[in-house]
Amino acid sequence: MATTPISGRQKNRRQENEKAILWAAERVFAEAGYGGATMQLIADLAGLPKANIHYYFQTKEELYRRVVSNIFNIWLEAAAFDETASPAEGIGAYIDAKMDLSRTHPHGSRVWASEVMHGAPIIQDYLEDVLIEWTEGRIGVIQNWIDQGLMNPISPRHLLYLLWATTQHYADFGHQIETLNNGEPLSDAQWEDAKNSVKAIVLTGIGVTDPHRGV
Amino acid sequence: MATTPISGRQKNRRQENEKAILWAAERVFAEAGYGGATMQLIADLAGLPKANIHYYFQTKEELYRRVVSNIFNIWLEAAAFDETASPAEGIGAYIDAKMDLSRTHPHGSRVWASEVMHGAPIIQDYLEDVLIEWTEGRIGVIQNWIDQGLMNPISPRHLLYLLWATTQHYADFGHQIETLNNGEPLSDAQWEDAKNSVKAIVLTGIGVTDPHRGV
DNA sequence: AAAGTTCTTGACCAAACGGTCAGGAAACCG
DNA sequence: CGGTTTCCTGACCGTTTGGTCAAGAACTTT
Repeated sequence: MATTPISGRQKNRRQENEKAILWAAERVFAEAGYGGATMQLIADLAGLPKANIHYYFQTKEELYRRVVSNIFNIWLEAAAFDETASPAEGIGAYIDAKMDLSRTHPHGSRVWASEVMHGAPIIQDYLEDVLIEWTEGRIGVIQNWIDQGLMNPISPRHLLYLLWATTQHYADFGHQIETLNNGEPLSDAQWEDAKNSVKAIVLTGIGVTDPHRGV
Repeated sequence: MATTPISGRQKNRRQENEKAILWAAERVFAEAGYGGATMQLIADLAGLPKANIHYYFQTKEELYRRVVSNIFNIWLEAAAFDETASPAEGIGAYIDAKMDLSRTHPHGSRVWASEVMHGAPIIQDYLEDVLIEWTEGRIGVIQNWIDQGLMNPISPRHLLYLLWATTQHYADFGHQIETLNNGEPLSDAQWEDAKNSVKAIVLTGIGVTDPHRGV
Protein backbone atom coordinates (compact mmCIF):
# COMPACT_ATOMS: atom_id res chain seq x y z
CA MET A 1 0.00 0.00 0.00
CA ALA A 2 3.02 2.25 0.27
CA THR A 3 3.24 2.54 -3.48
CA THR A 4 -0.22 3.12 -4.81
CA PRO A 5 -0.40 1.41 -8.20
CA ILE A 6 -1.97 4.27 -10.12
CA SER A 7 -3.55 3.16 -13.31
CA GLY A 8 -2.27 5.15 -16.27
CA ARG A 9 1.13 5.75 -14.74
CA GLN A 10 2.73 5.51 -18.13
CA LYS A 11 0.33 8.00 -19.58
CA ASN A 12 1.19 10.46 -16.83
CA ARG A 13 4.87 9.97 -17.41
CA ARG A 14 4.47 10.48 -21.09
CA GLN A 15 2.65 13.76 -20.53
CA GLU A 16 5.24 14.95 -18.05
CA ASN A 17 8.14 14.08 -20.28
CA GLU A 18 6.60 15.70 -23.33
CA LYS A 19 5.90 18.77 -21.26
CA ALA A 20 9.46 18.93 -19.97
CA ILE A 21 10.85 18.52 -23.47
CA LEU A 22 8.60 21.21 -24.92
CA TRP A 23 9.47 23.53 -22.03
CA ALA A 24 13.18 23.04 -22.63
CA ALA A 25 12.86 23.24 -26.40
CA GLU A 26 11.01 26.56 -26.22
CA ARG A 27 13.88 28.06 -24.24
CA VAL A 28 16.66 26.63 -26.37
CA PHE A 29 15.00 27.58 -29.64
CA ALA A 30 14.36 31.08 -28.28
CA GLU A 31 17.94 31.55 -27.17
CA ALA A 32 19.79 29.93 -30.06
CA GLY A 33 17.38 30.02 -32.98
CA TYR A 34 16.38 26.92 -34.93
CA GLY A 35 19.76 26.48 -36.55
CA GLY A 36 21.71 27.19 -33.40
CA ALA A 37 19.65 24.94 -31.18
CA THR A 38 20.92 21.39 -30.69
CA MET A 39 19.03 18.34 -29.55
CA GLN A 40 21.75 17.77 -26.97
CA LEU A 41 21.13 21.18 -25.36
CA ILE A 42 17.41 20.53 -25.25
CA ALA A 43 17.99 17.10 -23.75
CA ASP A 44 20.30 18.47 -21.06
CA LEU A 45 17.86 21.23 -20.13
CA ALA A 46 15.00 18.74 -20.00
CA GLY A 47 17.11 16.36 -17.91
CA LEU A 48 16.77 13.43 -20.31
CA PRO A 49 19.18 11.57 -22.56
CA LYS A 50 19.17 12.73 -26.15
CA ALA A 51 17.88 9.44 -27.50
CA ASN A 52 14.82 9.81 -25.31
CA ILE A 53 13.96 13.13 -26.92
CA HIS A 54 13.91 11.35 -30.24
CA TYR A 55 11.60 8.74 -28.79
CA TYR A 56 8.91 11.37 -28.18
CA PHE A 57 9.68 13.65 -31.12
CA GLN A 58 11.18 11.89 -34.08
CA THR A 59 12.93 14.87 -35.66
CA LYS A 60 14.14 18.29 -34.64
CA GLU A 61 11.71 19.84 -37.07
CA GLU A 62 8.74 17.99 -35.57
CA LEU A 63 9.67 19.20 -32.08
CA TYR A 64 10.11 22.73 -33.36
CA ARG A 65 6.77 22.68 -35.10
CA ARG A 66 5.06 21.62 -31.90
CA VAL A 67 6.73 24.45 -30.00
CA VAL A 68 5.71 27.04 -32.57
CA SER A 69 2.12 25.86 -32.87
CA ASN A 70 1.74 25.83 -29.08
CA ILE A 71 2.82 29.45 -28.97
CA PHE A 72 0.57 30.41 -31.81
CA ASN A 73 -2.44 28.88 -30.09
CA ILE A 74 -1.72 30.56 -26.77
CA TRP A 75 -1.38 33.85 -28.57
CA LEU A 76 -4.63 33.42 -30.49
CA GLU A 77 -6.66 32.31 -27.48
CA ALA A 78 -5.37 34.81 -24.98
CA ALA A 79 -5.78 37.92 -27.01
CA ALA A 80 -8.71 39.02 -29.10
CA PHE A 81 -11.33 41.70 -29.22
CA ASP A 82 -14.77 41.89 -30.78
CA GLU A 83 -17.33 44.48 -31.71
CA THR A 84 -19.34 44.17 -28.53
CA ALA A 85 -16.90 46.50 -26.80
CA SER A 86 -16.08 50.10 -27.55
CA PRO A 87 -12.77 50.80 -29.30
CA ALA A 88 -11.27 52.12 -26.06
CA GLU A 89 -12.27 49.01 -24.15
CA GLY A 90 -11.55 46.53 -26.91
CA ILE A 91 -8.17 47.86 -27.95
CA GLY A 92 -7.21 48.78 -24.41
CA ALA A 93 -7.88 45.24 -23.23
CA TYR A 94 -6.03 43.84 -26.24
CA ILE A 95 -2.96 45.90 -25.39
CA ASP A 96 -3.14 44.73 -21.78
CA ALA A 97 -3.50 41.10 -22.81
CA LYS A 98 -0.65 41.19 -25.29
CA MET A 99 1.64 43.04 -22.91
CA ASP A 100 0.92 40.41 -20.27
CA LEU A 101 1.71 37.68 -22.78
CA SER A 102 5.01 39.37 -23.57
CA ARG A 103 5.83 39.30 -19.90
CA THR A 104 4.73 35.75 -19.16
CA HIS A 105 5.76 34.08 -22.44
CA PRO A 106 8.81 35.94 -23.71
CA HIS A 107 10.51 32.81 -25.04
CA GLY A 108 7.53 31.82 -27.07
CA SER A 109 7.24 35.27 -28.57
CA ARG A 110 10.89 35.11 -29.59
CA VAL A 111 10.55 31.72 -31.21
CA TRP A 112 7.63 32.99 -33.21
CA ALA A 113 9.48 36.15 -34.19
CA SER A 114 12.55 34.19 -35.24
CA GLU A 115 10.48 31.86 -37.33
CA VAL A 116 8.69 34.67 -39.15
CA MET A 117 11.87 36.68 -39.56
CA HIS A 118 13.57 33.80 -41.31
CA GLY A 119 10.74 33.47 -43.79
CA ALA A 120 8.47 31.13 -41.82
CA PRO A 121 9.91 28.02 -43.48
CA ILE A 122 8.15 25.70 -41.06
CA ILE A 123 4.82 27.36 -40.27
CA GLN A 124 3.92 29.12 -43.49
CA ASP A 125 0.67 27.17 -43.56
CA TYR A 126 -0.36 28.69 -40.21
CA LEU A 127 0.24 32.15 -41.59
CA GLU A 128 -1.77 31.46 -44.70
CA ASP A 129 -4.72 29.87 -42.96
CA VAL A 130 -5.31 30.96 -39.41
CA LEU A 131 -3.51 34.27 -39.32
CA ILE A 132 -5.07 35.68 -42.47
CA GLU A 133 -8.53 34.77 -41.27
CA TRP A 134 -7.92 36.20 -37.79
CA THR A 135 -6.51 39.41 -39.21
CA GLU A 136 -9.35 39.98 -41.62
CA GLY A 137 -11.85 39.47 -38.83
CA ARG A 138 -10.15 42.08 -36.66
CA ILE A 139 -9.88 44.51 -39.55
CA GLY A 140 -13.62 44.15 -40.01
CA VAL A 141 -14.26 44.95 -36.36
CA ILE A 142 -12.10 48.06 -36.47
CA GLN A 143 -13.65 49.20 -39.74
CA ASN A 144 -17.08 48.94 -38.15
CA TRP A 145 -15.97 51.14 -35.31
CA ILE A 146 -14.69 53.67 -37.82
CA ASP A 147 -17.88 53.53 -39.86
CA GLN A 148 -19.88 54.21 -36.71
CA GLY A 149 -17.73 57.23 -35.98
CA LEU A 150 -16.41 55.71 -32.76
CA MET A 151 -12.75 56.33 -33.65
CA ASN A 152 -10.55 58.16 -36.13
CA PRO A 153 -10.44 56.81 -39.71
CA ILE A 154 -6.97 55.29 -39.65
CA SER A 155 -6.01 52.16 -41.57
CA PRO A 156 -7.13 49.18 -39.45
CA ARG A 157 -4.39 47.01 -40.90
CA HIS A 158 -1.57 49.33 -39.96
CA LEU A 159 -3.09 49.87 -36.53
CA LEU A 160 -2.93 46.11 -36.02
CA TYR A 161 0.70 46.02 -37.14
CA LEU A 162 1.53 48.82 -34.71
CA LEU A 163 -0.15 46.93 -31.89
CA TRP A 164 1.61 43.65 -32.67
CA ALA A 165 4.95 45.34 -33.09
CA THR A 166 4.78 47.40 -29.94
CA THR A 167 3.45 44.78 -27.57
CA GLN A 168 5.73 42.01 -28.83
CA HIS A 169 8.70 44.35 -28.73
CA TYR A 170 8.68 44.07 -24.94
CA ALA A 171 9.28 40.32 -25.27
CA ASP A 172 11.37 40.09 -28.43
CA PHE A 173 13.67 42.97 -27.53
CA GLY A 174 13.43 42.35 -23.81
CA HIS A 175 17.17 42.01 -23.59
CA GLN A 176 17.68 45.44 -25.12
CA ILE A 177 15.08 46.96 -22.83
CA GLU A 178 16.76 45.34 -19.87
CA THR A 179 20.12 46.72 -20.92
CA LEU A 180 18.55 50.18 -21.16
CA ASN A 181 17.16 49.63 -17.66
CA ASN A 182 20.57 49.23 -16.00
CA GLY A 183 20.56 45.53 -16.73
CA GLU A 184 17.51 44.96 -14.54
CA PRO A 185 14.26 43.33 -15.66
CA LEU A 186 11.29 45.69 -15.59
CA SER A 187 9.61 45.86 -12.18
CA ASP A 188 5.88 45.49 -11.68
CA ALA A 189 5.55 49.27 -11.61
CA GLN A 190 7.59 49.63 -14.79
CA TRP A 191 5.41 47.11 -16.59
CA GLU A 192 2.35 49.10 -15.53
CA ASP A 193 4.07 52.20 -16.80
CA ALA A 194 4.77 50.54 -20.13
CA LYS A 195 1.19 49.37 -20.53
CA ASN A 196 -0.23 52.76 -19.64
CA SER A 197 2.18 54.57 -21.95
CA VAL A 198 1.30 52.36 -24.90
CA LYS A 199 -2.40 52.70 -24.21
CA ALA A 200 -2.12 56.47 -23.77
CA ILE A 201 -0.40 56.93 -27.13
CA VAL A 202 -2.52 54.49 -29.07
CA LEU A 203 -5.94 55.34 -27.64
CA THR A 204 -5.29 59.04 -28.05
CA GLY A 205 -3.84 58.33 -31.47
CA ILE A 206 -7.00 56.69 -32.72
CA GLY A 207 -9.18 59.37 -31.21
CA VAL A 208 -10.72 57.59 -28.26
CA THR A 209 -9.79 58.72 -24.80
CA ASP A 210 -9.72 56.39 -21.89
CA PRO A 211 -13.16 56.98 -20.35
CA HIS A 212 -11.84 56.61 -16.80
CA ARG A 213 -9.37 59.44 -17.10
CA GLY A 214 -9.72 63.12 -17.80
CA VAL A 215 -6.88 64.64 -19.83
CA MET B 1 47.25 50.32 -73.51
CA ALA B 2 44.28 48.00 -73.70
CA THR B 3 44.67 47.02 -70.10
CA THR B 4 45.43 50.11 -68.07
CA PRO B 5 47.75 49.07 -65.24
CA ILE B 6 45.95 50.84 -62.41
CA SER B 7 48.09 51.24 -59.37
CA GLY B 8 46.37 49.85 -56.29
CA ARG B 9 44.61 47.12 -58.21
CA GLN B 10 44.97 44.79 -55.29
CA LYS B 11 43.53 47.30 -52.91
CA ASN B 12 40.50 47.70 -55.15
CA ARG B 13 40.08 43.98 -55.35
CA ARG B 14 40.34 43.65 -51.61
CA GLN B 15 37.63 46.25 -51.12
CA GLU B 16 35.39 44.64 -53.70
CA ASN B 17 35.78 41.19 -52.22
CA GLU B 18 35.18 42.34 -48.68
CA LYS B 19 32.11 44.18 -49.88
CA ALA B 20 30.81 41.13 -51.71
CA ILE B 21 31.39 38.93 -48.69
CA LEU B 22 29.68 41.36 -46.32
CA TRP B 23 26.78 41.71 -48.75
CA ALA B 24 26.35 37.94 -48.94
CA ALA B 25 26.86 37.45 -45.22
CA GLU B 26 24.16 39.98 -44.36
CA ARG B 27 21.67 38.07 -46.44
CA VAL B 28 22.62 34.62 -45.20
CA PHE B 29 22.69 35.66 -41.55
CA ALA B 30 19.32 37.37 -41.99
CA GLU B 31 17.74 34.34 -43.60
CA ALA B 32 19.23 31.57 -41.50
CA GLY B 33 20.30 33.21 -38.24
CA TYR B 34 23.80 33.02 -36.87
CA GLY B 35 23.57 29.34 -36.00
CA GLY B 36 21.88 28.35 -39.22
CA ALA B 37 24.20 30.30 -41.49
CA THR B 38 27.15 28.40 -42.96
CA MET B 39 30.37 29.77 -44.35
CA GLN B 40 29.76 27.66 -47.44
CA LEU B 41 26.43 29.38 -48.14
CA ILE B 42 28.02 32.79 -47.72
CA ALA B 43 30.87 31.79 -50.00
CA ASP B 44 28.52 30.52 -52.68
CA LEU B 45 26.40 33.67 -52.56
CA ALA B 46 29.51 35.84 -52.72
CA GLY B 47 30.86 33.79 -55.61
CA LEU B 48 34.12 32.88 -53.90
CA PRO B 49 35.61 29.66 -52.56
CA LYS B 50 35.10 29.14 -48.87
CA ALA B 51 38.79 29.29 -48.05
CA ASN B 52 38.90 32.76 -49.51
CA ILE B 53 36.25 33.98 -47.11
CA HIS B 54 38.50 32.86 -44.29
CA TYR B 55 41.36 34.80 -45.81
CA TYR B 56 39.45 38.06 -45.37
CA PHE B 57 37.57 37.19 -42.18
CA GLN B 58 39.34 34.70 -40.00
CA THR B 59 36.30 33.38 -38.16
CA LYS B 60 32.54 33.25 -38.60
CA GLU B 61 32.13 35.35 -35.49
CA GLU B 62 34.43 38.08 -36.81
CA LEU B 63 32.46 38.26 -40.04
CA TYR B 64 29.20 38.36 -38.15
CA ARG B 65 30.44 41.12 -35.89
CA ARG B 66 31.36 43.23 -38.91
CA VAL B 67 27.92 42.72 -40.41
CA VAL B 68 26.15 43.71 -37.21
CA SER B 69 28.29 46.77 -36.56
CA ASN B 70 27.79 47.96 -40.14
CA ILE B 71 24.05 47.78 -39.66
CA PHE B 72 24.19 49.51 -36.34
CA ASN B 73 26.16 52.41 -37.79
CA ILE B 74 23.84 52.84 -40.75
CA TRP B 75 20.92 52.85 -38.39
CA LEU B 76 22.49 55.43 -36.07
CA GLU B 77 23.59 57.76 -38.84
CA ALA B 78 20.49 57.65 -40.96
CA ALA B 79 17.95 58.32 -38.28
CA ALA B 80 18.02 60.89 -35.54
CA PHE B 81 16.18 63.98 -34.43
CA ASP B 82 17.16 66.96 -32.29
CA GLU B 83 15.50 69.76 -30.43
CA THR B 84 15.79 72.29 -33.22
CA ALA B 85 12.66 70.87 -34.80
CA SER B 86 9.14 70.73 -33.45
CA PRO B 87 7.90 67.36 -32.18
CA ALA B 88 5.72 66.95 -35.25
CA GLU B 89 8.62 67.61 -37.62
CA GLY B 90 11.25 65.75 -35.60
CA ILE B 91 9.27 62.62 -34.88
CA GLY B 92 7.55 62.68 -38.26
CA ALA B 93 10.89 62.77 -40.03
CA TYR B 94 12.23 60.05 -37.74
CA ILE B 95 9.34 57.77 -38.63
CA ASP B 96 9.89 58.47 -42.33
CA ALA B 97 13.61 57.76 -42.06
CA LYS B 98 13.19 54.53 -40.12
CA MET B 99 10.44 53.28 -42.40
CA ASP B 100 12.69 53.97 -45.39
CA LEU B 101 15.49 52.04 -43.67
CA SER B 102 13.14 49.13 -43.12
CA ARG B 103 12.38 49.12 -46.81
CA THR B 104 15.94 49.53 -48.09
CA HIS B 105 17.79 47.47 -45.45
CA PRO B 106 15.43 44.73 -44.36
CA HIS B 107 18.18 42.12 -44.05
CA GLY B 108 20.25 44.28 -41.79
CA SER B 109 17.30 45.00 -39.57
CA ARG B 110 16.63 41.29 -39.24
CA VAL B 111 20.21 40.47 -38.36
CA TRP B 112 20.12 43.11 -35.67
CA ALA B 113 16.80 41.85 -34.35
CA SER B 114 18.01 38.26 -34.29
CA GLU B 115 21.13 39.23 -32.42
CA VAL B 116 19.24 41.19 -29.77
CA MET B 117 16.55 38.54 -29.47
CA HIS B 118 19.12 35.88 -28.70
CA GLY B 119 20.59 37.94 -25.91
CA ALA B 120 23.08 40.01 -27.91
CA PRO B 121 25.93 37.55 -27.24
CA ILE B 122 28.19 39.24 -29.75
CA ILE B 123 27.36 42.93 -29.58
CA GLN B 124 26.48 43.50 -25.96
CA ASP B 125 29.22 46.15 -25.76
CA TYR B 126 27.49 48.19 -28.47
CA LEU B 127 24.27 48.13 -26.52
CA GLU B 128 25.97 49.20 -23.34
CA ASP B 129 27.98 52.01 -24.86
CA VAL B 130 26.51 53.60 -27.92
CA LEU B 131 22.86 52.67 -27.62
CA ILE B 132 22.47 53.78 -24.00
CA GLU B 133 24.03 57.14 -24.80
CA TRP B 134 21.95 57.63 -27.94
CA THR B 135 18.75 56.71 -26.13
CA GLU B 136 19.35 59.02 -23.20
CA GLY B 137 20.04 61.89 -25.57
CA ARG B 138 16.74 61.33 -27.39
CA ILE B 139 14.85 61.00 -24.13
CA GLY B 140 16.24 64.39 -23.14
CA VAL B 141 15.03 65.96 -26.38
CA ILE B 142 11.54 64.57 -25.97
CA GLN B 143 11.41 65.59 -22.31
CA ASN B 144 12.29 69.13 -23.33
CA TRP B 145 9.42 69.19 -25.78
CA ILE B 146 7.10 68.00 -23.04
CA ASP B 147 8.43 70.57 -20.57
CA GLN B 148 7.78 73.30 -23.13
CA GLY B 149 4.22 72.10 -23.53
CA LEU B 150 4.76 71.20 -27.18
CA MET B 151 3.37 67.67 -26.80
CA ASN B 152 1.45 65.44 -24.38
CA PRO B 153 3.32 64.27 -21.27
CA ILE B 154 3.84 60.65 -22.22
CA SER B 155 6.88 58.60 -21.20
CA PRO B 156 9.67 59.45 -23.70
CA ARG B 157 11.25 56.06 -23.22
CA HIS B 158 8.15 54.10 -24.11
CA LEU B 159 7.47 56.39 -27.02
CA LEU B 160 10.91 55.50 -28.37
CA TYR B 161 10.22 51.79 -27.90
CA LEU B 162 6.94 52.15 -29.77
CA LEU B 163 8.71 53.95 -32.62
CA TRP B 164 11.48 51.36 -32.87
CA ALA B 165 9.08 48.47 -32.65
CA THR B 166 6.65 49.77 -35.21
CA THR B 167 9.09 50.95 -37.84
CA GLN B 168 11.33 47.90 -37.60
CA HIS B 169 8.31 45.62 -37.70
CA TYR B 170 7.95 46.39 -41.40
CA ALA B 171 11.41 44.91 -41.98
CA ASP B 172 11.60 42.18 -39.35
CA PHE B 173 8.11 40.84 -39.98
CA GLY B 174 8.14 41.73 -43.65
CA HIS B 175 7.43 38.15 -44.57
CA GLN B 176 4.29 38.10 -42.44
CA ILE B 177 3.16 41.42 -43.87
CA GLU B 178 3.75 40.09 -47.35
CA THR B 179 1.73 36.97 -46.60
CA LEU B 180 -1.10 39.20 -45.36
CA ASN B 181 -0.80 41.15 -48.62
CA ASN B 182 -1.60 38.19 -50.89
CA GLY B 183 2.05 37.19 -50.97
CA GLU B 184 3.02 40.43 -52.70
CA PRO B 185 5.60 42.92 -51.42
CA LEU B 186 4.15 46.29 -50.49
CA SER B 187 3.86 48.65 -53.44
CA ASP B 188 5.11 52.23 -53.38
CA ALA B 189 1.60 53.41 -52.58
CA GLN B 190 1.24 50.86 -49.80
CA TRP B 191 4.51 51.99 -48.24
CA GLU B 192 3.26 55.56 -48.32
CA ASP B 193 0.07 54.36 -46.72
CA ALA B 194 2.01 52.60 -43.99
CA LYS B 195 4.14 55.64 -43.25
CA ASN B 196 1.14 57.95 -43.15
CA SER B 197 -0.83 55.58 -40.94
CA VAL B 198 2.00 55.28 -38.42
CA LYS B 199 2.53 59.03 -38.41
CA ALA B 200 -1.20 59.70 -38.05
CA ILE B 201 -1.53 57.44 -35.02
CA VAL B 202 1.68 58.49 -33.31
CA LEU B 203 1.52 62.23 -33.94
CA THR B 204 -2.10 62.37 -32.87
CA GLY B 205 -1.23 60.10 -29.97
CA ILE B 206 1.37 62.47 -28.59
CA GLY B 207 -0.86 65.49 -29.10
CA VAL B 208 0.74 67.17 -32.08
CA THR B 209 -1.15 67.28 -35.33
CA ASP B 210 0.56 67.28 -38.65
CA PRO B 211 0.61 71.02 -39.50
CA HIS B 212 0.03 70.37 -43.20
CA ARG B 213 -3.25 68.55 -42.70
CA GLY B 214 -6.53 69.47 -41.21
CA VAL B 215 -8.33 66.69 -39.37
C1' DA C 1 63.22 40.42 -64.64
C1' DA C 2 63.95 39.11 -60.19
C1' DA C 3 62.55 39.33 -55.55
C1' DG C 4 58.92 40.06 -52.33
C1' DT C 5 54.24 40.45 -51.05
C1' DT C 6 49.43 39.52 -51.32
C1' DC C 7 45.83 36.73 -52.82
C1' DT C 8 43.61 32.23 -54.24
C1' DT C 9 42.07 27.55 -53.69
C1' DG C 10 41.42 22.32 -53.57
C1' DA C 11 42.21 19.10 -50.30
C1' DC C 12 42.01 18.12 -45.84
C1' DC C 13 41.05 17.92 -40.69
C1' DA C 14 38.85 17.27 -35.87
C1' DA C 15 34.60 18.20 -33.78
C1' DA C 16 29.78 18.41 -33.53
C1' DC C 17 25.54 17.50 -35.57
C1' DG C 18 20.80 14.94 -36.24
C1' DG C 19 19.40 10.66 -36.15
C1' DT C 20 19.50 5.26 -35.42
C1' DC C 21 19.37 0.95 -33.09
C1' DA C 22 19.57 -3.06 -30.20
C1' DG C 23 18.70 -4.69 -26.07
C1' DG C 24 17.35 -4.10 -21.34
C1' DA C 25 13.96 -2.03 -17.83
C1' DA C 26 9.46 -0.85 -16.46
C1' DA C 27 4.66 -0.89 -16.75
C1' DC C 28 0.39 -3.04 -18.28
C1' DC C 29 -2.89 -6.81 -18.93
C1' DG C 30 -5.11 -11.45 -18.92
C1' DC D 1 2.36 -15.29 -13.05
C1' DG D 2 3.88 -14.94 -17.99
C1' DG D 3 3.31 -12.41 -22.25
C1' DT D 4 3.04 -7.95 -24.50
C1' DT D 5 3.61 -3.37 -25.06
C1' DT D 6 5.77 0.83 -23.92
C1' DC D 7 9.71 3.27 -22.47
C1' DC D 8 14.63 4.11 -21.84
C1' DT D 9 19.50 4.80 -23.17
C1' DG D 10 24.67 4.04 -24.27
C1' DA D 11 26.92 3.28 -28.22
C1' DC D 12 27.17 4.17 -32.76
C1' DC D 13 26.93 6.25 -37.79
C1' DG D 14 27.08 9.14 -41.89
C1' DT D 15 27.14 14.00 -42.82
C1' DT D 16 28.18 18.65 -42.24
C1' DT D 17 30.43 22.09 -39.83
C1' DG D 18 34.14 25.90 -39.00
C1' DG D 19 38.60 26.19 -39.81
C1' DT D 20 43.57 24.95 -41.71
C1' DC D 21 47.27 24.50 -44.86
C1' DA D 22 50.57 24.22 -48.50
C1' DA D 23 51.45 25.26 -52.94
C1' DG D 24 50.80 28.11 -56.62
C1' DA D 25 48.96 32.40 -59.11
C1' DA D 26 48.77 37.34 -59.41
C1' DC D 27 50.28 41.68 -58.37
C1' DT D 28 53.77 45.21 -56.74
C1' DT D 29 58.15 47.02 -56.15
C1' DT D 30 63.02 47.55 -57.09
